[in-house]
Amino acid sequence: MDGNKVKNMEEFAMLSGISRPTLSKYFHDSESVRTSTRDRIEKALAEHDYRPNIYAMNQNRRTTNNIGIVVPFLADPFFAEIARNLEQRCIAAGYSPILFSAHGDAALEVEILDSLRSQKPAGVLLAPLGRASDRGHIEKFTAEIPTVLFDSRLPDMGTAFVGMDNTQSMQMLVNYLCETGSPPNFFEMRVAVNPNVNRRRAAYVSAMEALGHMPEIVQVDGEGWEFEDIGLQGGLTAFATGRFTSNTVLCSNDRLAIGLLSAAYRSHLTVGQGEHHDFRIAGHDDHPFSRFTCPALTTVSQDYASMSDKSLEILFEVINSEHRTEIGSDCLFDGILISRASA
Amino acid sequence: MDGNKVKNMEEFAMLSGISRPTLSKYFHDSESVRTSTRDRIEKALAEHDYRPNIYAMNQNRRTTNNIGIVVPFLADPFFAEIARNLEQRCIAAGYSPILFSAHGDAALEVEILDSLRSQKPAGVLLAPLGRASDRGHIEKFTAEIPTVLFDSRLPDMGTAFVGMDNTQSMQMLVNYLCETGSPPNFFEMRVAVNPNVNRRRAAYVSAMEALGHMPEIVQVDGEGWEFEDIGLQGGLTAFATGRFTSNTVLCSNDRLAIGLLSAAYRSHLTVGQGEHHDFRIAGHDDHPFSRFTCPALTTVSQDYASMSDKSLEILFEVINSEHRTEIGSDCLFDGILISRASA
DNA sequence: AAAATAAGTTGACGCGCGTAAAGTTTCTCA
DNA sequence: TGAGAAACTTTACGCGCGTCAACTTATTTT
Repeated sequence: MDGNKVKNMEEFAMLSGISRPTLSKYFHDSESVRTSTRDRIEKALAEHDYRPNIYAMNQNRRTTNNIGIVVPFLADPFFAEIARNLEQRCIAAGYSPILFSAHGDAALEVEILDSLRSQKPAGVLLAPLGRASDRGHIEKFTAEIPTVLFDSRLPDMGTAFVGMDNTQSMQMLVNYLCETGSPPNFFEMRVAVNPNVNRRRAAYVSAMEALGHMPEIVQVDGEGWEFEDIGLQGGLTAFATGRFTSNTVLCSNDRLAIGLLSAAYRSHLTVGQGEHHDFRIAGHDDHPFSRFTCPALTTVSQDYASMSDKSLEILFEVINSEHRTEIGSDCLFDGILISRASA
Repeated sequence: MDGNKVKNMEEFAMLSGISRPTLSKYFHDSESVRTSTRDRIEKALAEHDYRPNIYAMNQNRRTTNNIGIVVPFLADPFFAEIARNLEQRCIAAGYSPILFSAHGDAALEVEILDSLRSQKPAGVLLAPLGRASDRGHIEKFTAEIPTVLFDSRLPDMGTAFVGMDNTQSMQMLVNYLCETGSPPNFFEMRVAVNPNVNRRRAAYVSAMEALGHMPEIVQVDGEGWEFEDIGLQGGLTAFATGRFTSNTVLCSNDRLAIGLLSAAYRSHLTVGQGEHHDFRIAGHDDHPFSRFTCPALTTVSQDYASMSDKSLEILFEVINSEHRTEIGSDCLFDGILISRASA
């Protein structure tokens, strides 16, 4: 690698002794040229500092090899972890991931999709904000660009979706909690951020009823994505005013549960299994921090790896299918019960 | 906005009655055209669906209006939070942020910088991996592209840096802990991931010595970025084998402290201030989750907002200065003591 | 070894936009 | 009001690469 930078493909063609169209083919798909040719190119590449101009490359292509990844809130470690999985798999598959976070802001989500569209990505993995999302805008986007929704399913959106089976997971949690102690109350935010929340509540209710127990839902106020804080504040007043009718509380998600654990601690209530504890608390999602709470949080885990794999598998399928309509296939994963000390 | 999409600027020039060069000027800087012209353009923009082809736009420009943001590990909420701050400020300043995470992998960090270079960004905000980073590569990169390092300072790198004053913050913590109870042990990972770690240890030692106390450092094994787990595992054995010579432990960062809190809980040791608790534990960074641990974690906060502002301010300065050499200005922020229940 | 096929070369054109030069219109201010 | 300045239009070229057509060379097949 001599320091002199090669200006363009023309010049690199001279230096390498390979014609420009062949180089163009190589850079688009290195497997598409003969082995001997590939070796010659890669030898020249090692000797000279040349990288194709990505802007010129993409200008005339109808689609690039970029894959957009859009999450609603990246400061949530849950999404950070999913994004990490997806990114690494995209790279492994030869694509360039571009990561976006809507930061909980619907207007920003729209802007992201707009700017994404003009980047002509091969495909997009989109975890929508949910309730706040501009439904029409997203629908228009998905009609234009191969998209797989994940985590949060938007109703009546005819696109592929990968997520977890909230009904199954909540039922499993309820059953577990009922078997090992008192039937749980359900703890959630009053305003549902996304459809998952509604599905989880419904699953809680029906699972309780199936066991002959009375469902009991405790809703707390709070807007936005600061779930831990909402869980903490709501939990403090709930404990103080005795709103829980059971010593077992099932939270809509782990972040609320983390807040609620904190509220319990501050209310001098102990959490854990067995007679000598005041409450049992369980969550949902296997948030990366749930292992480290005090006590460690009982929850349901999503298999990040499998879900990422499946999302990309479906996306590639959509990308490669000419008739890119009506791939409204849903793929739901079962959760796995993670039994820890808190319940 | 009629549905028909406008193919290119030429066509939009026809439709809007504005010449293409003027449109070009407008899209590069909307302030650079007369108000009356701007109004006409924006009226046409509202009526027709046109967005310039970003690839064609950037192909001939020496630099784009993209700003790269590179963090070492995005699944760490600390970096997620910083990235969020930086992103929003970039957008507000009219730039397009592009976010990358090295996922703790030095090879990936190099790849990111390479691909970033070919994207011709106006500037880059880089929080390097630290110890693992390919120093030479980063230095070459910063020589070529306006870069501001943040969070982790690489030694002998002549680029602007924004971070916190670890010496000040550790000294403050040590003083606080000594005033309110026993002098602390220092809890850290054996292998230092970045220079901050070394600086914090040194600051601990000198602060202790200044107060006439014997520094006592407890190091735990573990590689990678799973700090909580390392803190937990190391903490369990440290408690079991009685390695702490004081009932007060100052952790190198909050994530280790979160692990150590968990270890204490599992070891049936209570954490908090006062006689009736077994240990006091403090951290460093004001990690987004520190407010919610049980007990809430005493720590030092970094002012995310101010640091983000300053980083971008310096970056813009570097971008706009012709002689882009020797802006080796360091900007260190004082930490603020966040006194919570754990110490 | 000849024929068929795959891969590479040469030459040329186009993409959508940046940008420069020269001429024209509009604005600003004495 | 009448200059001079500022903004705009017209025309034209170039950027770096994708891609097509026609031809040549290397490899595989029978």
